[in-house]
Amino acid sequence: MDIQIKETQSRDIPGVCRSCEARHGGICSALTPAQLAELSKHASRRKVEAGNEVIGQGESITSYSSILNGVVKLSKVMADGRQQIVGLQFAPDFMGRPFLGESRMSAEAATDTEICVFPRRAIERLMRDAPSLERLLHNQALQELDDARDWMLTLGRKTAQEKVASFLWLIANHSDPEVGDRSFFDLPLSRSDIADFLGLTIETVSRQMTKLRKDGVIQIENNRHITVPDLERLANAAGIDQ
Amino acid sequence: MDIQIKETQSRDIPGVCRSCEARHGGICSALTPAQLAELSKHASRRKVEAGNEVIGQGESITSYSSILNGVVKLSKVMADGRQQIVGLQFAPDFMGRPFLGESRMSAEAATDTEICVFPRRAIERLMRDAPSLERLLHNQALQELDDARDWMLTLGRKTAQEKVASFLWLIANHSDPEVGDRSFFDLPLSRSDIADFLGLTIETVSRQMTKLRKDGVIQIENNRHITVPDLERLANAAGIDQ
DNA sequence: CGTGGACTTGAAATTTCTCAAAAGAAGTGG
DNA sequence: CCACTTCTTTTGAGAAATTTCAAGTCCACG
Repeated sequence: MDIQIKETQSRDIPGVCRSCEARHGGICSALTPAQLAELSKHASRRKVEAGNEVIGQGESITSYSSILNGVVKLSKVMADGRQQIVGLQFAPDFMGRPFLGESRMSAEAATDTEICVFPRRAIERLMRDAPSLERLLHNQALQELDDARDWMLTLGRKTAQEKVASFLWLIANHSDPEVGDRSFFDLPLSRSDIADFLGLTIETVSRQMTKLRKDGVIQIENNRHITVPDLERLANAAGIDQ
Repeated sequence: MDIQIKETQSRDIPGVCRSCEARHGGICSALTPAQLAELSKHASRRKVEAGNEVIGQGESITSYSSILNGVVKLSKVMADGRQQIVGLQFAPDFMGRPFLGESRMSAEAATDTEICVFPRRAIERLMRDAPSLERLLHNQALQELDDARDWMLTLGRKTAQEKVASFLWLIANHSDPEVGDRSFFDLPLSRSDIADFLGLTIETVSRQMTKLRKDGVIQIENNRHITVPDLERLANAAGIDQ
């Protein structure tokens, strides 16, 4: 019986989706097999190399997408070139701004990334027909709003030291491998991106990383690989409660 | 015939709502007369004086509300007391965080404010039954997310001068009276609140206000009343494109 | 007319940035 | 496998912006 159910599901799930990393948790998890089948007809998988743009600030929105793996940075640029990263997106996040014709920021792959691209129309039709999809997107928007506001506190009120620790804390919490209080991960961003995320210069980021290393809060190998021996010490350094 | 329609509507619209400032544009605009009638049974109007809290950081959410008039500030506090205002809400915004048990920030009346309070259950039931309500709240969440991300650029990358000008620009754009390029309004926030919104100290805010005044970008009367003779000059000072 | 609160102004201290140079990685072609 | 180049990161020192601390002013209110 178990087997029979699996076979039935298997027949219902489109081939391309069957092995998809984002099928559970992403927007596809909010669809019925029939809806998923219909959507998958218009979907296409795309690789985006680190540094390549998915969509530019001010460009018109013709498609939405799901992140299958990798990290995408969302950023805003001022006329004179000053830049601020306003969010990071991880799998299985949905990317795109519903109900608006053009993008208010650019989305660029921070690491090599794979995304599943959907035509704008297909998503908008589904959003009308599947309340569970709208619910999921609404929830994601609220979660991103919470994250954005947390980051506003970081940008407005924390010291450079706390900012860098907050960034490491954020990445640590999006990286699975974690044993007890210990955690290790690769940074998805360069020093320059980290600076743009924290509202600092790369020199200040570098100095604060060095300081955290000398204080024993983190270990650094190869610039990008970080080990955190004690997550609570990192939280303290980040000015995070408890 | 025109009259007849009006009478019909009039009969359908609950008495308390008939004269409500927020009935158009707020969440009530997304409801059918029957839904509105049902909701109004559980709704209550409440005055909140400037400085009073509507909900505190970490408190459990037992109700949602609509702003009828006035300005509410949303803020986060760190353990050591550092504070950051993460958003301002104006009529007819909806206040509250759907799908979450407790508030991640405090909401406090910046000016004398009136709100219409709804029990949590009533809103959550309606959100299931009225897709147009969920759509409206989803839209507001996305708009707030856009605003939050715009503000992240302000917090992370602008100078003190640009920050203060950006704040004045924000308030100017939420105040109607505006003739040609000229605009005037009362600030809904004290210098101390402005500082907490901009990630500055009150002294820096004060100095930058003085500088904008001496440069002729704004006029100040009675500390709180601002006149902007030329909105474009203000936009320039705020580092806003065009 | 004095008091309290909000705001402004001044001067010194501190943090962060800027500019400059050095040190490490990573890739290239001989 | 070794120079060679390039790009990223680190480090240092002085400059600039913002904060801190300390008065001082303004205004509403009793």
